[in-house]
Amino acid sequence: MTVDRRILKTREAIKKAFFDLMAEKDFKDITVHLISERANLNRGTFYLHYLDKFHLLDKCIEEQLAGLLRVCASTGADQTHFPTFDSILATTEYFEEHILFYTCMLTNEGMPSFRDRLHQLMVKGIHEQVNMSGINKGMNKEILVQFMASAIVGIVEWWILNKMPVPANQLARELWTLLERNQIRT
Amino acid sequence: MTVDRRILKTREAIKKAFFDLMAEKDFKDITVHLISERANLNRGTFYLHYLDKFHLLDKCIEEQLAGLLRVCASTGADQTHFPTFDSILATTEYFEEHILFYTCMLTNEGMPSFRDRLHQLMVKGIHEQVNMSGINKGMNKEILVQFMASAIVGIVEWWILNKMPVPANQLARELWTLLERNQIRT
DNA sequence: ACATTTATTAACATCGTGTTGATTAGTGAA
DNA sequence: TTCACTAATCAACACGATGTTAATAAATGT
Repeated sequence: MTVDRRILKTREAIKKAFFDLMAEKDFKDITVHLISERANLNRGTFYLHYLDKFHLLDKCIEEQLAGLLRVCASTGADQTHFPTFDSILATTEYFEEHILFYTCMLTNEGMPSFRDRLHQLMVKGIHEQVNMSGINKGMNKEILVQFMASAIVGIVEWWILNKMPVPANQLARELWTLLERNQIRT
Repeated sequence: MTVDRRILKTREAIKKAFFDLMAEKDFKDITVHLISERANLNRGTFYLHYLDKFHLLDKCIEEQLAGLLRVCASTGADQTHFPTFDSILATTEYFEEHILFYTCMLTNEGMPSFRDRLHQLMVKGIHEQVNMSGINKGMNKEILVQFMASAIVGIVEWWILNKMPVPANQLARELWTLLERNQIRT
């Protein structure tokens, strides 16, 4: 029992059309009618695969973030020593490769939740790694974690939306310094 | 020549209804019809005052942020020494007073641009105050500014959305420490 | 080859939008 | 108080997006 190729074909066409449109206009102005037209299929067909455009968006984000997580984890083979400089560098380079998607998601006004989902991933990661002794002794852990998570996501967002004004390895180096200063590394 | 009281009355009713609805449901699900109904006025009347619901939202945000800026600036009478601990404390307390509005704006999914506008204000402020000598020597100023601005906005957002789990003065103290660590204060 | 699944087509009711024209009511100023 | 002006109301309109349906055609896996 294999997958019906018509399904894959249709879903690919829908996602492709959706991304094209996202690069052109705000999410709020994209209609199911537009997507179907661009994908060369009947509007009814869209509803056979997705509940509405929000559902479609959600699925697209899910797929992409799964890829990001894979890269983040891959280079840090040793889970106890994370992040490594290499894992940070690999991640910045990953963003470089997928700049189109991330620009699209971050540029688009009224984009529900994409930034939040990046942030959530970051909070989870930092919570496991932050060192609360030394310089951070006596601080509220939650505040520190939130502080750092927002800072890092903000940097990445800035870097992407400004078309990567510094090379990936410089960004990685400066991030490395800021993590050290706040004792987020192991 | 004074202002027609009918205009004020109508606009207040519209804004009031809008805020009520924002506390109940996502912005995307709020219609002009709903707002008018809740405000007890004709839908046509809405269009006499605002272009659409986005325009209304924009005006509401504008008014509120003007108030925030006034507080931020008020306590730091001396412009060369800013931020002061007092100005930070005053700001956290301001958020406490207006928790309803900020919760509403930050909770609401698909809220266009509110967070970004807070962030922009912060970037501007930090850019003028950050100290690039000492610990920050050799770093890219833009990266540092973005890092800190996102961190601070993130903390505030976390604090508000989590119903202020620590008192305003503790938040102010911890923020003060983090600013010192990264030499954002004067 | 055949049963099953998917896609197409056209139509439908429903809802939100933004605008219009005629009418009513409230307002500020003389 | 009167009066000109302006705002609000009401009903109606065309338009476009939504989500669903039923009949039909096409593609697929076995």
